[in-house]
Amino acid sequence: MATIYDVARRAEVSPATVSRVANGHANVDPALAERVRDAMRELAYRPNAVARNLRRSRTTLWAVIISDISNPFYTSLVRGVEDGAQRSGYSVVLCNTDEDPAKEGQYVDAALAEQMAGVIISPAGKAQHVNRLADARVPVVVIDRQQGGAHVDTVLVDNEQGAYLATTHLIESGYRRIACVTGPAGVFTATRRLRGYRRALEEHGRPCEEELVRHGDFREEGGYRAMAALLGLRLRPDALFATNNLMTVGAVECLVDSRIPVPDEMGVVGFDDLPWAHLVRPSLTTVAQPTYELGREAAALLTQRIAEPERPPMTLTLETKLQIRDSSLRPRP
Amino acid sequence: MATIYDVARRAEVSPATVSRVANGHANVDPALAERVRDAMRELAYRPNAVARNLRRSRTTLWAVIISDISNPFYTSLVRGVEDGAQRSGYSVVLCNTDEDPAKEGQYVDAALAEQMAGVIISPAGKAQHVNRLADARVPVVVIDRQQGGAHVDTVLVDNEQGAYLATTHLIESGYRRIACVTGPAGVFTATRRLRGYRRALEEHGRPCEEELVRHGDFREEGGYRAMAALLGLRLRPDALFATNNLMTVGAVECLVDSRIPVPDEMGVVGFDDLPWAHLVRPSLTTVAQPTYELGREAAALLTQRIAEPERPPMTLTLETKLQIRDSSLRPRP
DNA sequence: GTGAAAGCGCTAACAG
DNA sequence: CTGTTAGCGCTTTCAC
Repeated sequence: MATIYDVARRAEVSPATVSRVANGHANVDPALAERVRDAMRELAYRPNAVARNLRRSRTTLWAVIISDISNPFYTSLVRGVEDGAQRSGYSVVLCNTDEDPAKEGQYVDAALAEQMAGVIISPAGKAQHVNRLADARVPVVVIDRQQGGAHVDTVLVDNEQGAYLATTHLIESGYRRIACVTGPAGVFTATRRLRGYRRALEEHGRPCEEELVRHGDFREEGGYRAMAALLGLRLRPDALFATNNLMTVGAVECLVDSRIPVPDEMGVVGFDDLPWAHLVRPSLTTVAQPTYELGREAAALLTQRIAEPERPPMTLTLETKLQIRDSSLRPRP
Repeated sequence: MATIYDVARRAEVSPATVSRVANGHANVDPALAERVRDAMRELAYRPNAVARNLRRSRTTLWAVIISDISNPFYTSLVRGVEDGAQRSGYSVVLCNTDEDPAKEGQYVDAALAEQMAGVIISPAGKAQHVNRLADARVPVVVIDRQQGGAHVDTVLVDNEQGAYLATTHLIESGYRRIACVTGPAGVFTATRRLRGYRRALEEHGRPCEEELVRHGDFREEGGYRAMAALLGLRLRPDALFATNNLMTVGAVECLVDSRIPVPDEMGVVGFDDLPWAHLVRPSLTTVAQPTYELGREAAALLTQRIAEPERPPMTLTLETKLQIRDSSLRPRP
């Protein structure tokens, strides 16, 4: 690879001038600039970004730390981040943690070592990892899950409100015993969505029955198992609110296997849309999250934070939207 | 951030010794090593990877250049790449080209500038971009689409064979007029899958009717439009082979909108599985590709190529698997 | 407007 | 086994 010195020699100028031309800085005599550009072309010169990064002590990479890119929620979110990053001249390094705090820690270390320009993280572990970044003054945006004890920019959806709408919709459709499968205890989104479910029941004068509340793992299997357990109850539920997309899929699979007709004998609403929720028969009612926008907003926030490190942190809460389809429409007798 | 000199001073050794301890190179007196480790801990020292990369003139980043991470085919593939990368100590930079050769070119430039350790690319453009990488001696693995004129490691699936199996299955299910919606003319996978379709028809004594062959854009909309056009024919087809996942979705949507029962009046087989193909009613018959393995194999190949740059390039072809579900099961009269 | 020169933080010869 | 030293390739003062 040709270096800046090779170009300088060929154009008969100093490396400093080449640098100025390459970066469009300062004024350079047009004739010289032309010579430099010729030399660059002839040598197929590409500035070495690693050297530049070292010298400037900053990079153009963001780390995006999420649990699993295979989950369509994150797929779309990451796409939003990447588009936003590209607009601001950054690239995105993808980090899947599989909800493993140790892996998360490694990626945080890597982000620190690589002098990443910023980090967007949906935290799996405690606030300590986010704090490590913040302490090192690395710009951070927390996404999807709020982190107590960390004072950083955050982008969320209104989980409680979404769950409230979903549950209310089931009540108003005439379902009587509405179950909820939420995520692991202690996970922010699981807690908030459960809270929305409870609030909806209470406000409609239906005390929440604890045997109808289950904790799953936010994966297909957890949804399947929870649904199976609910079907084993003496007093079966007649509707389910599942608090994420994969558990909704698992629950529906269980219902198909058990030959329980949806929505007639079991109404179903999921949190978070599925890419082909409308193709599934019956099509699935879901609380749609603005996943792409979540990513875009996080990217915008990170760009701002980088430009203005001292700005006080803010939290952005985006609205969800209840997407009513067939799985929650109880036929009136 | 503490530098290696800060640690050296605190541990009263030379920076070289700190470097040796940090990298586990050479033998260092245990007592010294202990002092160094203490100092590193006390100063919360993290080696600056940018400086290291410059000095070693190599990095631990791979660029993964694909058209769109939102397409579940790439989602899973990227996940495979990332897992493979992590095992070998690399991280993955995600690059979405949206099939735009210009964007692809920019990402290739970036990969060059950032001195990426390697590139995995599903090429949208001509071979020139791949050749730029190869010329700069950057290890490259081409994935999913073979590139004529580029002499590089390649990981493919047997597209023709998959299409052949899909079409044969439709023929054997009793469908008579089998249409094909393939991708853009000139795209490798589109061409190969079309060829498999044609071969299956010919081998079963059914000359391929050209009006039943359509070119789409590999997106939902293209599938919808192609299906709509096929439905407008005087002699309608009674089955469809769609050559990618999104076009299959689009075609099914069109069939739903047109109230054409599947599989009774229209058999459907798609190429490339959908995450919830089994939940769609009727469940979709598809040619499943080993997407995750594709990514894993590409990662393995890239790791080998990095270790052994002079090894002659090889092409790996993975098998597809026909996943027979309900959408292609014609009820016998 | 241009060039000389000093590093960014680290590693790897090379001496000792 | 340890320290000294010379860069990796670039940018950015600081003189001129």
